[in-house]
Amino acid sequence: MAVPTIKNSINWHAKVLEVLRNHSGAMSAYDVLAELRQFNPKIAPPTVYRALAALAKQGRVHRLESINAFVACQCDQHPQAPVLSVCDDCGVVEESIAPQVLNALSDVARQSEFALTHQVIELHGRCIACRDGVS
Amino acid sequence: MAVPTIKNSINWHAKVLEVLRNHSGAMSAYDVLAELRQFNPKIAPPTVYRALAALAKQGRVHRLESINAFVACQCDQHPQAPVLSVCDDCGVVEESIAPQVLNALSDVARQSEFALTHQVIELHGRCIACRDGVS
DNA sequence: TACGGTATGTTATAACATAACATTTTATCC
DNA sequence: GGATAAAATGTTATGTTATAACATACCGTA
Repeated sequence: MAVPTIKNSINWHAKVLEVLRNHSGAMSAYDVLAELRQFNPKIAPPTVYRALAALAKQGRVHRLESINAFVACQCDQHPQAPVLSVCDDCGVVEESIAPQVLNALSDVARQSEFALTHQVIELHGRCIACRDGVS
Repeated sequence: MAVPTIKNSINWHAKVLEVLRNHSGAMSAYDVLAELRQFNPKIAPPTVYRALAALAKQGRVHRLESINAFVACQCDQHPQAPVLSVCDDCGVVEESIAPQVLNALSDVARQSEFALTHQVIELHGRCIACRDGVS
């Protein structure tokens, strides 16, 4: 036919990333799901988890293991694992690149002859805004 | 009365710690629950979670945030947060005291004026035994 | 023994995540 | 184009982790 076929399926990966980017803090997978249901009420958890897994693999979102949540990557690309600082008051997450931390962790792994594949580094506390009482 | 009253309730905190200590690797709360049901089939999740929370508060068990599991502390007491290395093959967990890692993380927090209260540092990979093919 | 604080038991459900299979889309080869 | 294989997505159902809410039992003390 002359007219090209239209792709019906929605690009959920892009939508998920957009939703995460529109939030300053971390969101649970079900928070994301609730937002996506504004576009398609029938969307189900596996779609969201698949999109999150793919985005995490690409380094475009980070998973916060300690709070079962996700956040959009704030940098462009990470050559290395980020340190994620979570404000337990407002939920804001800040990423830091910290080669010294990673070097020190590599040393720890080397000393116990542990073959390191992945590292989880999460800090909890209060961000400067919350600490200063800016509600 | 002359004879002291006997306490009927079971000391689940001690039992939970015993169960965890009898395992080389990490256990989920429901793994622990299954073992405790050998002593009392009617025990329910909140009992286990309460015991785990109390033990974690005392520093006698550690929670592995990245795999939703728990492990008995292998040291006596931790003055500082441990680095927990999890073998993704066999599940063994090793604790390390690493002041350099903690110092580096403190620096990261200081630079972003983040008031640090707690840190999660977990390494994933393969332990030496699994790496050497010792099944 | 009456009271209050703490721990434990119990029921129910919330919150997080994935297995298994059906369907659709896309790419590739002839 | 038509056959077909691979990949992505949709769908149903369920598995796994965790806690809210309230009831009951234990323990010290006045």
